[in-house]
Amino acid sequence: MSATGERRERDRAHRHQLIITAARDLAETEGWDAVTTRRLAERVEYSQPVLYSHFDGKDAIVGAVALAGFDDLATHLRHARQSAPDRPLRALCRAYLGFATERPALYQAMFILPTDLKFASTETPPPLRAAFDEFVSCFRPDNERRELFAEVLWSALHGIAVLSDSGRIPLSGQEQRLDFLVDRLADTTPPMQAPT
Amino acid sequence: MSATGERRERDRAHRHQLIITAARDLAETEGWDAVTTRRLAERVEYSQPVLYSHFDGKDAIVGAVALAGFDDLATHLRHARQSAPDRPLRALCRAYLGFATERPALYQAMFILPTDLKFASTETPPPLRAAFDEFVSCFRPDNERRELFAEVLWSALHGIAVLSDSGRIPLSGQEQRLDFLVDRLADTTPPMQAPT
DNA sequence: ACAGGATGTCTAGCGTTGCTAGAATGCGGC
DNA sequence: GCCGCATTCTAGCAACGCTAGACATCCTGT
Repeated sequence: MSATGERRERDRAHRHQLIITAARDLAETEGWDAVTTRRLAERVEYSQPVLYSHFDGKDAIVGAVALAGFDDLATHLRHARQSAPDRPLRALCRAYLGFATERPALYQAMFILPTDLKFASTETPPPLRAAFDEFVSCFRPDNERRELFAEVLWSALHGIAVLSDSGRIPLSGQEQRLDFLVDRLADTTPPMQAPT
Repeated sequence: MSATGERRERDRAHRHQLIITAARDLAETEGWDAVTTRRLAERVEYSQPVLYSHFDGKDAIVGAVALAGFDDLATHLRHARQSAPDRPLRALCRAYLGFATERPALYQAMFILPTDLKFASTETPPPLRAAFDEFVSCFRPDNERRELFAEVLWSALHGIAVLSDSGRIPLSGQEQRLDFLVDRLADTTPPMQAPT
């Protein structure tokens, strides 16, 4: 491959990223409804068909934004967990809800809008796996069901995030809900399986 | 009011309901993307503008479907709870997840698609309140925080429902997740507040 | 019974959407 | 310098939610 060919490839990759960040910025300032192919093309200062030479369609662009979001989320959760070694679970939960409320558009792309991303399979992109592993890391390695714990914890947090974001539960009791959830889902205490 | 006027009013109410059920059926068989004003008008055998004489717009139609869905959900949950008096919480959770997986389109209208429904306020429609009260009823009346419990339980179930529906967590472990959740969130045991 | 008015319904069309075919442009290699 | 290929743009399609104005229908008052 020639040198100029490499440069063109770099430019192309750069523009690829430009489209993704432009879509994210536009969504975060004006909502995903405002992210049309025309407005997005105008933002990156190219015509519409250029978008389709980089992505299969609008959904694929949203998916790319979501994928990048999982990288953000994973590092966000990791930092929170590591900065509070004594109570990693609580710190992670708080960070998760913070991420969802502070970046609602990005969160929507990741969890609500239709996307082609493959979850929980062999072809799951690494950023998704990394984010999920942050949840798993909140439980003790000797807990054989920590993946299950992580799934339920994640689900509960997602439910709280999305229901409060859409106004279906009030924002006022958020802190108490978080406290309650952490209390109930932590595995810090030994099994103590009550026979009931 | 004249007799014929009453008849016209009845016809109108009948058609109102016809639009709602047509929208729901179309969504349940082909998904909400297929519910366009044109196709819906064709289904009810009227022209498009008729829809707008009954509803403010497409979102309002979705909202009407959602509102009717809350009636369905409330009775569904109540029956499940009453048919298993010994373990109402578990029965309700199972029924909730069953509702979400068996009627995904209706569930989407209720919880995911944009809607004008007012939740958790003084003007909350009775069906919504009734459905939520089913959650509250799973906890003991002397539990001062049963509303909080209900909110978190609902959120967790919603999270599980939506994440598994969109393939973000596998369907395989659903039963175990449900068991785990019920175990952790039940208030059957007395306070036993551990000081930690 | 019949004209006039109000009510209800439809046809036709506007602006916008995601997406694409074919023309026009510009670059690299000989 | 010129040809050939890749890239980019202009222009347009079908479908979307929604609405204005024409048309038809029914009720009412004389």
